[in-house]
Amino acid sequence: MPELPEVEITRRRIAPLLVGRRISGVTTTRDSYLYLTPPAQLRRGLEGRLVTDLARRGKYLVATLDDAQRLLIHLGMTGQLFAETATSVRLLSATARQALAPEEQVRFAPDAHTHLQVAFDDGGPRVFLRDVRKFGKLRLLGPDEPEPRLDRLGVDALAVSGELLFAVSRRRKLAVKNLLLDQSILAGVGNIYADESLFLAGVRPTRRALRVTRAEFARIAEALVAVLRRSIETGGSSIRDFVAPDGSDGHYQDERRAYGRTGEPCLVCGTAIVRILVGQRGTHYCRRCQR
DNA sequence: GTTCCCCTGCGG
DNA sequence: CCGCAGGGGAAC
Repeated sequence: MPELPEVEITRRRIAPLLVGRRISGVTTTRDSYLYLTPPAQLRRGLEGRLVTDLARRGKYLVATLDDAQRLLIHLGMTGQLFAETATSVRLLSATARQALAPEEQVRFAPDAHTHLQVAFDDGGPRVFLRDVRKFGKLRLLGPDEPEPRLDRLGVDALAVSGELLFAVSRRRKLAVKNLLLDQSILAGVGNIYADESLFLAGVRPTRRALRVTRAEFARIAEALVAVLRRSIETGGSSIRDFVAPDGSDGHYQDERRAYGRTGEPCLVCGTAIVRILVGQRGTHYCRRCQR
């Protein structure tokens, strides 16, 4: 679910509820591959620690603790990190949702998908991590313990340049969209913002990377940064699951030009947006505007 | 390079 | 019932 803008919004809004607070208790669910660190070890390592920093690397969040451990968090497709005080129907199961009157607010109760509950010694609001599909990841790193997932990451997508993309794309036969999705090249781009930036740049997602010109990569890089910045400004994309830690929705979905607009008219030329598969991912583009 | 898998829920 | 979903990693 979350790409760079959603992870950045999550970071900004959950940081005040983590940084400077001391963890008094941690509850986990049963072991699964969500836990790169076994839950019991995670609880032992976190309890009693003060959180000193929360940073973003690509789509990862990294919380630093006062004993120099780091907690690595990846939200996968359906991960939600939020405060106990948040109110949003996106935090409820469909059945719980249906039981609600239209404008009713209900307090979230940790459910089977709430894999992490963190309480603090100040007695204030707890922080929850919910992840229905469990594609997310949690790992507690010892001081200076290496983490290949982080070491592999390329340049943050907000800092991309056309020259960089042009340089790494020579001799690469893959579709240009898949180049943008490669986290070892660009950290933070996912399916929505890949489609959106290629639309704005007028480049077809299936074009082989080595056939994309320097000028086109300049446009792609410019579009990508603009789209990511604008999405952060508007609170990210709340299409299915994404909800900010305070319970609010993002609004970038209202500004989408390609992603998920299959059959709808291109906002530039009116041609119906088509959906194809590129590397197993749904891909949306305008066959007239994007060549 | 593709292909398949991890897992759960929703909407057609 | 089937296909689909803001991700990523391992196996052909």
